[in-house]
Amino acid sequence: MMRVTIDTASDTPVYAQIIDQLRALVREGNLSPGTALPSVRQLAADLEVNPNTIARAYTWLEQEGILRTAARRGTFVAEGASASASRATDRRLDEAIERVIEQAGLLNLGPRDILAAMERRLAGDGFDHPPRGEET
Amino acid sequence: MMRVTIDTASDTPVYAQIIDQLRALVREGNLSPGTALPSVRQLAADLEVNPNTIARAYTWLEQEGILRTAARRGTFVAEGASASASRATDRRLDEAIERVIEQAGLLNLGPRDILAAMERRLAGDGFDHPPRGEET
Amino acid sequence: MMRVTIDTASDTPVYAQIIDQLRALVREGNLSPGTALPSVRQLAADLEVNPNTIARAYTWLEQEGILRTAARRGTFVAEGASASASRATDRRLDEAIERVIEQAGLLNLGPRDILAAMERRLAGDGFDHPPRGEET
Amino acid sequence: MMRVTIDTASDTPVYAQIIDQLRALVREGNLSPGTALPSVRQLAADLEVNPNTIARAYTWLEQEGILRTAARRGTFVAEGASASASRATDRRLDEAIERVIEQAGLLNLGPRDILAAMERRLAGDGFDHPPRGEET
DNA sequence: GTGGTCTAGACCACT
DNA sequence: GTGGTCTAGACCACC
Repeated sequence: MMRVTIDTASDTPVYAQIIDQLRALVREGNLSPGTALPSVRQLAADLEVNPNTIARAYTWLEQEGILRTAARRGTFVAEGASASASRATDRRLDEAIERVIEQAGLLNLGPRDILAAMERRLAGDGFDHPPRGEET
Repeated sequence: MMRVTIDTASDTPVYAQIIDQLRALVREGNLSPGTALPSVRQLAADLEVNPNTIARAYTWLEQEGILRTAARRGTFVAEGASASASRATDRRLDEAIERVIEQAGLLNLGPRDILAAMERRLAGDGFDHPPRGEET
Repeated sequence: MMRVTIDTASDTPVYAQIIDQLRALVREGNLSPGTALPSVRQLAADLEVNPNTIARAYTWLEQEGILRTAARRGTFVAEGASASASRATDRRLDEAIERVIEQAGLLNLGPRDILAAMERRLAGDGFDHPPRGEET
Repeated sequence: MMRVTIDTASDTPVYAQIIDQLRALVREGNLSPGTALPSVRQLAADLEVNPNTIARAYTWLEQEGILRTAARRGTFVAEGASASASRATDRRLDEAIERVIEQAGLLNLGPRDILAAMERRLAGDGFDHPPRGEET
């Protein structure tokens, strides 16, 4: 069991959600080097997504040095995965922040405006993952 | 003169870049109510984009109550545009922030991590993105 | 002097505004049969519109039997103009009403809804011609 | 099933006809929150118009808060759509009424004239424009 | 298959 | 010349 959840309503592509969550699991030590991941088909079935989507995520994490694929034997968490995961996580966060800043730039707002709005927002509900998913 | 620039490399759509910049100009009072905007075709020529793209931006801003278009006479900044622009700007920033927060959630980071990364980034270069249009 | 005013902000085309107002003047007896109208150029200068626009209005009213043009002598109010004007006015109003009703149809509203909204509106300010024209 | 019909003869633009009819369906609860709308291409094919025209309508309704579009998953009726739809409908009707009143002003008629003509018209055929979709 | 974006170009009514 | 509308068709990322 791996505790990956998909939010189909989100704008973040499904494959990216999977990548980010697997990476977080590795980074936090919930998945240690050597551990076997579910097969592409298995995980696809569990998450009810297209196998291509899982394959895409695995390939990506392999490129990041977090997973390693042993031909015909399966996919495993790589040695040193945790460090790679931390690095990648930082990169990812930075990118996201870069996007807010670009946005603020377009809106012609300064850094103070951003931080202020950010703090206002975070004070609001204390923790991340706002409830989501109202599809019928 | 209006100082709108397009960054074709950005993955913010062209029409959105135009909307955001015009909205900022109005919000800051650089474009006051009653002022005529360049014609659809004129601005299209200046920015080297298709007239449809400009028309899309103008229509959007009209729906936001920021522009008003007098059929066949041209497009003008609406009365009360500044207030409408501020409201819309806030909405836009909030959306962008929502996106970072969602991102952080996927990475399994808490609000403190976000703010820290944000402050680090903003401290980094003092003030990034100086107010547009003032090449010192 | 003829008391015709143009509202360039209105959606109603300028030529139609002129037609409607001249027709009203005739209908109410402020312009009686035989009276000469200003020349196309004269009226165009007074109203600060393109002569084509005036010519278009005169031609239209001629078709309605309200004006008559005597080659090289000018344009005059026709005999029986008043009756023609009344008929045309009725037609015009009906068209306008037809448009609200079509609109309400699209919005899927019934006649009661229309009358109610109409009465609400008319109760509001008692008389027609709301102030208009905020162009800078 | 959605019962949207286009009247190419009408001078209400096609995209506006679609907007108005979808809005009416939502307002009356025939389309409830969460319901998926036909895809842009599907509806375009059904109505025999260009996909761009449908996209324009969907985008507009999204900005009105009536639809919500989940990128690449489809377009849905938004939460609280009904209230948004009512508000927008009111705005639309008011605009239409404003147009009759302006018209009457040009014809130099008073509010009583308008209401009288209106009532005459509405009495004329009992109820014109029966609620769409019920061919008895 | 989905929606999103953009281009190119047409036609219209009006000024 | 103006804005408005519409078509046709392209390319993209994602599922």
